[in-house]
Amino acid sequence: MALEHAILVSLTERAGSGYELARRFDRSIGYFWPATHQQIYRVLRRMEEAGWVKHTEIAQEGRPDKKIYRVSPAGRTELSRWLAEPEDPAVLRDGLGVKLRGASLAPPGAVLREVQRHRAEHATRLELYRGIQRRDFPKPAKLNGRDLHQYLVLRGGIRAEESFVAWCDEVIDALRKDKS
Amino acid sequence: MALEHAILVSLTERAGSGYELARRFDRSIGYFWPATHQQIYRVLRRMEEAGWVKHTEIAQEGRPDKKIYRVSPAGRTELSRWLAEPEDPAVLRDGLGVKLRGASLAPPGAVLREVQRHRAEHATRLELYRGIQRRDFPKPAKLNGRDLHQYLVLRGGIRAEESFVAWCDEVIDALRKDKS
DNA sequence: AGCTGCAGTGCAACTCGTTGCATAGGTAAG
DNA sequence: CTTACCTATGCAACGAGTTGCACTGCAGCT
Repeated sequence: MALEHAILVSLTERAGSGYELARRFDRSIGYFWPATHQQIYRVLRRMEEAGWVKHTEIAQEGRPDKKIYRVSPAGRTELSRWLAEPEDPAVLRDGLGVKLRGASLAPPGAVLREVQRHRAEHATRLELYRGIQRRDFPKPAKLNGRDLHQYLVLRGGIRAEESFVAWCDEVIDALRKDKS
Repeated sequence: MALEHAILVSLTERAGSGYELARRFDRSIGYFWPATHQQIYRVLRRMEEAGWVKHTEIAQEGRPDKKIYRVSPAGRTELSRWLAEPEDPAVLRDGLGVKLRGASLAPPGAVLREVQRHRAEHATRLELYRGIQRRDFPKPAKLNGRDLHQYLVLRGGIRAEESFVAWCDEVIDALRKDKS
């Protein structure tokens, strides 16, 4: 599994609390590896038992104390080990494919409407990613190191959403023409 | 969740045993919704309790008896209900993105090699899908109804793999040029 | 004065999915 | 002759992920 490792990557970039990590997962990393605060808290505790991270408690005025987690040397070793280790490619798992396959068993037009809905949501997400690209990476040719890697991950998200939207369009077009 | 519904779709197309379903999931449907025999057996039992499927036991010579499952009227109702119900779009969850983001923390070249490996695997899968397309759907313009739907699902798989391969190429190219 | 939202951590219960193993006889290859 | 794989179903244990809830206190809106 990789939530541990996603957390290690994020904490190596910058130390932070479970809550902050959850925010980061809502924004950047979570676009490619979603996680809730529940999961993150639980995994952080497990990681601390394994010695991969250490926390320091920070008292705050007017709001709850927080625990800032930092990656330990053992955590860095583990991350490096995992990064070099081969992993099975992700499999695609999309309920929309299942619905499409069963479309003739549904009320007329129901699956078409669902595909249109998905198209809209993916188009919105695509616009979000493109906005990030324009704002954060206006000159991609000049990037290197860590910035380049972040840019390339974003490119993956953009490509995936583009391809999804194009597929939805193909499906919508074909379903509309189908008179059977 | 959708494994129940994926099974309903598959069993509506043709009745079959848990084992046969597992084979089908290894082949067609499972390209878009993977499942192991364990999961399938467990879910089939749950579905039978819910009254969505019924089985008849078939004795066989020289091999174990099998249970052929058929979709009941209640199952058809449930399937139709689910098909018309809106569902959240699938989120992308790919460990390779996490590795790429952490590439500068890995041994030099490790992540590049991993991307190349993934590229090869996705290219293989893409060729598999294209082979199915050539064999089973040589004249896509003439398709309608259930065949059309199956074709469109396959198109989704092809598009996803194409886009993945193209992304890997972009990443490989950029990582090679990066001297930092 | 009351509601919503944010920051911060956490428990409990649940579903979903994976892995390893067991049983049993058949067939095919070395 | 033995190893390995195919058909066929299943248990047990675990890990991953989701959902609902609880507590605290501040800030801002209505």
